[in-house]
Amino acid sequence: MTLTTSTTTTPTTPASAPAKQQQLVHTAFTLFYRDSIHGVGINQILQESGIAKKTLYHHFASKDELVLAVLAYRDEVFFSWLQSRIHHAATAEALVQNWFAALDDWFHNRVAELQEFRGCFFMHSAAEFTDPAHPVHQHCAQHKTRLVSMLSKHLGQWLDSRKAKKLADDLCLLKEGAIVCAQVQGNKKAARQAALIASGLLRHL
Amino acid sequence: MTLTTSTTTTPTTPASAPAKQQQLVHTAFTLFYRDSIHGVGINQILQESGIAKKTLYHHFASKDELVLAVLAYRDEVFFSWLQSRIHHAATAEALVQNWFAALDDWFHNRVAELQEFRGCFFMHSAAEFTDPAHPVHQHCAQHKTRLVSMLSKHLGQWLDSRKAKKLADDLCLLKEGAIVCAQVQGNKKAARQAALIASGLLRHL
DNA sequence: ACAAAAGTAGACCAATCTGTCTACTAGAAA
DNA sequence: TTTCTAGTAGACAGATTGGTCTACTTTTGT
Repeated sequence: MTLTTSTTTTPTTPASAPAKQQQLVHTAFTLFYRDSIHGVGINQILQESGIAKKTLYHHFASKDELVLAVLAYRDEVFFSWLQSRIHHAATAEALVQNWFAALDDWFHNRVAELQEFRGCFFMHSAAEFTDPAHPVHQHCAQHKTRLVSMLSKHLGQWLDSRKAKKLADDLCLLKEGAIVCAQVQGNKKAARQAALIASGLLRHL
Repeated sequence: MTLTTSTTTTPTTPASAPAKQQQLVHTAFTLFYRDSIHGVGINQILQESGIAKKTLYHHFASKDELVLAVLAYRDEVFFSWLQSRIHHAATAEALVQNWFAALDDWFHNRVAELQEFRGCFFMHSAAEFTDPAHPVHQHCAQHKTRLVSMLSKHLGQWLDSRKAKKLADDLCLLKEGAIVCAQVQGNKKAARQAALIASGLLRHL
């Protein structure tokens, strides 16, 4: 861990300690999301955030470690947001509606904490690190797996687990498709298009 | 490498004036597809292809122009392949089956001309150049638009144009979703999963 | 009061980046 | 023959890369 409490009885370092660290991660995410990981240099992140190079290397051993921290940060933000958008649904139908309504909001930049829509950061990162064994790629795969199981668990309230898992897989496939269409072609209606396909799925459970 | 030039003395076959140019594009694509555009340097392409730097800059004014040529090359290869897989379908149902069977073959590396499956090159490139006005991004969007209209035209044989367009859009969304699932999570069954969703679409035209 | 942690600025390093340039060779066309 | 095109090898330039390092300041807990 980074926050090593000095010696024995010293209390944890104050809340301001990880402030710069967080700022670094936030700035790095913004730049990576816009110009890709390979396309952004350390110096650019430093300049944008106004933080000294020594400070960066004090918190992160290398650019790779910063990248991993950025992935963890985005994972947390995105997952929490999406979960909050579906967790109070009362039926499977409502959950599906909420799922795509959330995507629609994202595509139309109505979700401040996700920043301007530019597609899925994990998809992009996995494309930059194609080796499935690479930590970055694995983190991306894990993010998507985590979403499926979260969704599957929710759907399990109303469906048997086999059907819940299958529907969750399908909803995620539709989500990925909608994201790509929205990003590459600028087709902002993709979320509603995917929702229509999904409603067909629900009618034949 | 596949096309090993016989390096006896000096090949330079007469009619193969653009031979080196093609080789450059082919090598660049392989590297870009594996390590992303920003992640691959000119020198790496030169070394891998065994071609001199002067020759590259004789054919292409800059790396950007090489990138554009690579996109055009992949566009042609991918489009022709996909078209050849669906153009002889006798019904809309058969076309849809062929569409996803083709994707399934791709995911399982049964299509030599597409190289080892690593997701959609256009998706990845659009992620590296997020500005929609950038030539690279536009080329990527155009590729996808071209696929939709090709598909839509084929479906027009059996459906009225409104329905054909809508189904083509849906099939492309499902295709993108399947590609992402197959690439990021290594879920090679995604093509068949998407095919099942699509068959539901056909039942309710 | 004092020591440690966290921060700053920025020089510096080796490697790599895109792109230019000189000097030369081979083949084709006039 | 002469000229043009396509090609070779590789030195070179200027900027940028990720990363290290020294010297100094600020903040903070004991």
